[in-house]
Amino acid sequence: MSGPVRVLLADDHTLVRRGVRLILEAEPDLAVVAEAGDGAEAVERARAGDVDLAVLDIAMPRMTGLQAARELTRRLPGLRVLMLTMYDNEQYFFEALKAGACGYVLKSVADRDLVAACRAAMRDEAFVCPGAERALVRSWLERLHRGDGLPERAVTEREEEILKLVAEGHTSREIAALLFISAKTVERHRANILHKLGLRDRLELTRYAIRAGLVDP
Amino acid sequence: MSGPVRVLLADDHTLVRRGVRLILEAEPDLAVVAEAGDGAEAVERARAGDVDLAVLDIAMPRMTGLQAARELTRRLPGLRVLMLTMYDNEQYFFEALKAGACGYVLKSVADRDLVAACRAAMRDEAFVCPGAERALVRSWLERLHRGDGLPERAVTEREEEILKLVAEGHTSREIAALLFISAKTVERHRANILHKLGLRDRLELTRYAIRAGLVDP
DNA sequence: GCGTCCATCCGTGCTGACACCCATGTCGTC
DNA sequence: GACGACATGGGTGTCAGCACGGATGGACGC
Repeated sequence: MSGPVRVLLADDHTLVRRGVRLILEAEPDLAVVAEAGDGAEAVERARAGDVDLAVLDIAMPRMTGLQAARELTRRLPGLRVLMLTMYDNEQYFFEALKAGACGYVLKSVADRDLVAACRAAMRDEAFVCPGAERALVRSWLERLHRGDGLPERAVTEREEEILKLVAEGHTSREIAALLFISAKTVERHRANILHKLGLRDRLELTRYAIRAGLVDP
Repeated sequence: MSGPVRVLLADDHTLVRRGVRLILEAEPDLAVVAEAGDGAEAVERARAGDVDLAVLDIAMPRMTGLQAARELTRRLPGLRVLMLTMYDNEQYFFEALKAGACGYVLKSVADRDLVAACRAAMRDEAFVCPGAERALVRSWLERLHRGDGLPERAVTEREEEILKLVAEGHTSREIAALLFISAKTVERHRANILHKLGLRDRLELTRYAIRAGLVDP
């Protein structure tokens, strides 16, 4: 490719954007051509301008980085996506990969690792943080070996609808009233969701939904 | 004072430290002379070296920025402390003031606001973020007018301990076993927390804890 | 047409969450 | 010493969450 890699930077914290920008701009082969303060803005910018690589924070208002990643990889197949996050967390890691990200970088890493991740992404290589993240890769590979693939949790549309409402804190009765169905049906759906996703109760369901970017914290 | 202000920078995210350092170093009157990756390290560094101003993140391993602030302002009265955080949160704001911080800066602010906060701190002026933080100040002033003082919505240490465990999805019985106390006491604490924070149930508690950064999603 | 998936609904029973009442002992403060 | 804040414990009662069993009807594929 001719010229430097054009990077879109999305993080709701100005100071973090500023720092990352300064780090990336120090490299001659990387150029930050756009910034965004939330997920929705990131999608806009990426669709509007010419961008090769999107570096997305996970926790952002309006639309999370995971939602944005799903949106971007679906609409702009040529675009590479790198997740940059503070969460050293297995669930997020998997969600990020499923959302189409080709790298997962912790905010606690050194500058050169971030730069390395950007370059790896452009070479279409997966990049995962050194150190603590090793555990993630191991568990990931184990799953592949076991043939689990990515355990495709197929919740139906209706179930996802109820999932969101449950995760937002509504009781069965409230949801029933909202959807004009019986509270019993809501409970039945909820039970199916819990079973499909391997979750214990609505509290775990909530955390799952927040991680998956289905609802805001 | 002769020479630039000597700044100690504490944040567990290398990339954030890097960014803030670059921003501060661009100012001739500010010099970052030390960095720390957690609260305990921050206290060590501040006590060892000559530091005029400590810029502390709130969410850090080993010792939080709030604990570090309390420690530092007690042991080193000449030292100014500035909290730098992602939490636009009334609770933390009050906690920071009580801990002796003379400023509260969000990571979402612009560079110049951070610099302004550092300078204000050195002039012994209180600094609070523009924008969203106005609401905090208003609410604070209202409380002062009502004569509430700093009316402690604050949860106690023990309560915060239980808060985290509840938000992580543990039942009363599990928490009781973990802490070697009765399940009844856990329920009592949980009820007090819900009442103090104005929350409905453990699900809202979880979302609160996630927003406040007390637990990961 | 038959099977499968999905959405809808019901009953029963257990357990935990939550609200309300209560008391005890230990602090530190005034 | 009295008082308040805190942590500890108990009792009782209501309600929602969740597991388990069942049933119906509609859509879609083969």
